[in-house]
Amino acid sequence: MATLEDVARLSGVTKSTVSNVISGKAAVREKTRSRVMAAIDELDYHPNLAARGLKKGKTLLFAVLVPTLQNPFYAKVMDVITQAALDHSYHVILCTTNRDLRLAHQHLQELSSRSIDGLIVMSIGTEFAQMLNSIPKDLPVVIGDWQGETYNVPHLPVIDIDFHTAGLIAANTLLDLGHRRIGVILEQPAHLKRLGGFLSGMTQRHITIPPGLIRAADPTLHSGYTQALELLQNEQRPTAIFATNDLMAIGVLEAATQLGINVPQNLSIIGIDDIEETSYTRIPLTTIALPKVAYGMTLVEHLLHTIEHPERQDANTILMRPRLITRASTGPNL
Amino acid sequence: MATLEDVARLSGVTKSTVSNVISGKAAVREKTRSRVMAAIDELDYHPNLAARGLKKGKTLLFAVLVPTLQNPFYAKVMDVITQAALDHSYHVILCTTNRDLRLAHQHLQELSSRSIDGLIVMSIGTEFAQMLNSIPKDLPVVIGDWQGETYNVPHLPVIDIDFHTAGLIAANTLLDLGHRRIGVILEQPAHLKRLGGFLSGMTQRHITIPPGLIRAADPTLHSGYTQALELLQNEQRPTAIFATNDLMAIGVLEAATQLGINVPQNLSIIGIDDIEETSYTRIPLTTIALPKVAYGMTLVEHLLHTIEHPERQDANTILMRPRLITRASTGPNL
DNA sequence: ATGAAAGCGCTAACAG
DNA sequence: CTGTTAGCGCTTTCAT
Repeated sequence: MATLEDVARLSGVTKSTVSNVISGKAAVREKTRSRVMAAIDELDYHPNLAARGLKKGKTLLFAVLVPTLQNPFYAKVMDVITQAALDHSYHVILCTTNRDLRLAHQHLQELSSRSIDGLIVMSIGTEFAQMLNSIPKDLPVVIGDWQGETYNVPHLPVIDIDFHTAGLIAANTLLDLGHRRIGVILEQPAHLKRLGGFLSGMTQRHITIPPGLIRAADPTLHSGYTQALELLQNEQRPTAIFATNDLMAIGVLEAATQLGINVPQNLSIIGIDDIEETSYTRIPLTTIALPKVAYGMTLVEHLLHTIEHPERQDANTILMRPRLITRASTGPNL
Repeated sequence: MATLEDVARLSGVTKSTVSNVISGKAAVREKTRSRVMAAIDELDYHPNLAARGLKKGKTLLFAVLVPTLQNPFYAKVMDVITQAALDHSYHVILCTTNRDLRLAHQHLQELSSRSIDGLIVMSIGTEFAQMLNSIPKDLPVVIGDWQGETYNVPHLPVIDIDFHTAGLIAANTLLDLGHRRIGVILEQPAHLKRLGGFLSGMTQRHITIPPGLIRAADPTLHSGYTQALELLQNEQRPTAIFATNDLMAIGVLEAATQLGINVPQNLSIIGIDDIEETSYTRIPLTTIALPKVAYGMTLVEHLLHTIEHPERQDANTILMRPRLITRASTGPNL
């Protein structure tokens, strides 16, 4: 690899001048400028960011801690984050924790030797709070979708998705369609905020959901299917089912198909997330879309902002609002 | 952040001695050693890898170019790669290309300023071959699942998954069960190798598949569903369907359910990939598992090996073998 | 066994 | 406008 020195020698100036040409900070005579540019071209010179980083204390590199990419939500968000980073000439170091505190620590440990400009930590809760203390206080950090009950635990900015509102929207959508007997398929404990929003929507309209209609499930298609079968074979079966994520909602649709129940005539189904598959099922699913793109972009923008203005590191919470997408799986309660 | 200098001062020695303690390369008297260690502890010193990298020319950092994380295959492989990297004290820079040549170029461009130790490029074909030329020849590179027809294009090591064999296994499995009239749902052009293997299996047993039974699809559940509906409403419908990935196979299952066709009694279904969902469908799907974990690990190990022994950079191809997983969706042709 | 000094590639005053 | 100088944090001869 060619260095600044090489370019300087070839164009008959010093490193400083070449540096000036590149940064554009100081004025350079047009003639020398073009000579330098020619040399840069000829040598195919690329500045060494590690060296620059050493000098300036900025590496144009940040890290992202994420539980797993196997959840389509995180996969999509990571795609967005790397893209947004590239747009700002940043690169991202990917660290998957598998929700394992030890792995997370190990990553943080190794990262502490790495001069990164910032860190995004996605989807952790109170049990990780202690870990956050081991992060140097001068490293810009933003938390993505904090899983704790309250937001006052870390004194760090949090970009969250308003899962409570997502649940509320689900409730209102079904209530507005005239449904009163509504089943819920819930991932425990990850989706308790969604359930909270849903139940508060119900309470506002003075509807109570019998406990038997709320069923715990794993966040898989199959688990949604199994739980839905049980709900639907109940003597007093619900006229609508709210699944706290789309994968389970697809399972519900399968169960309905299996039992010969028409959707949406005899059963409305609503999910949360808006994963790609929901538009591709036989009956496209109504769902509450999580703003994955906006979320990823905001994470990056917020982080870069903090990196550039470390003086006013705010520790507020930004709630990204989800949005109803009406498709074919919901209809009026006949 | 504390520096070597700080540690040296606190322990009353020079930087060189501290460096020796850390690297363990030169002998250090036990007494000074422990004094240095104490200082390291007290100051919570972490070596600055950027500085070390500048000096030694090794950053313990490599980059991975991958089309998208939204395909569960890549998501899984990336999880494996980051994990394997961490085990060797490496970190990985994630670059998603979205199969866009321009984006790929942009990433490579930015990466050329980054002193990375190596590069993994996943899932590219001949159209990207030119791009590979713009990679500095002294940068260790390994290609993951090369999409080109032949392997002689890049003079770089290739770790590939033996998709041809995967297709062959599908063919043999169905033939052994007595199926003769077999439909194929194929992603074009990504899965042509799989089709090739399948057809060669058929040819070996002197079975010909009428062109009408091979249907092009997108790699989505819905597309599999649609194409399967058409195949199954044919007057002479197939007794088995081979879908070139699991998502489409799930769609086939849905179509069968919809038409009241029993699986596997009246229709066998086989897919490729072994994504998580295939074990969770109503009828768990028989599939040909791609060795994602072994694949990811091999990529990393091969890369690190090349980094450590740049002198004998081999340019061979390693084919990772897929493996049949028999579940409930296949049965004898009655 | 430890220290002194040079240098990896770059930027940032400061001089001229 | 351009050159000189110093130094970011580390490793590595080479002396001592």
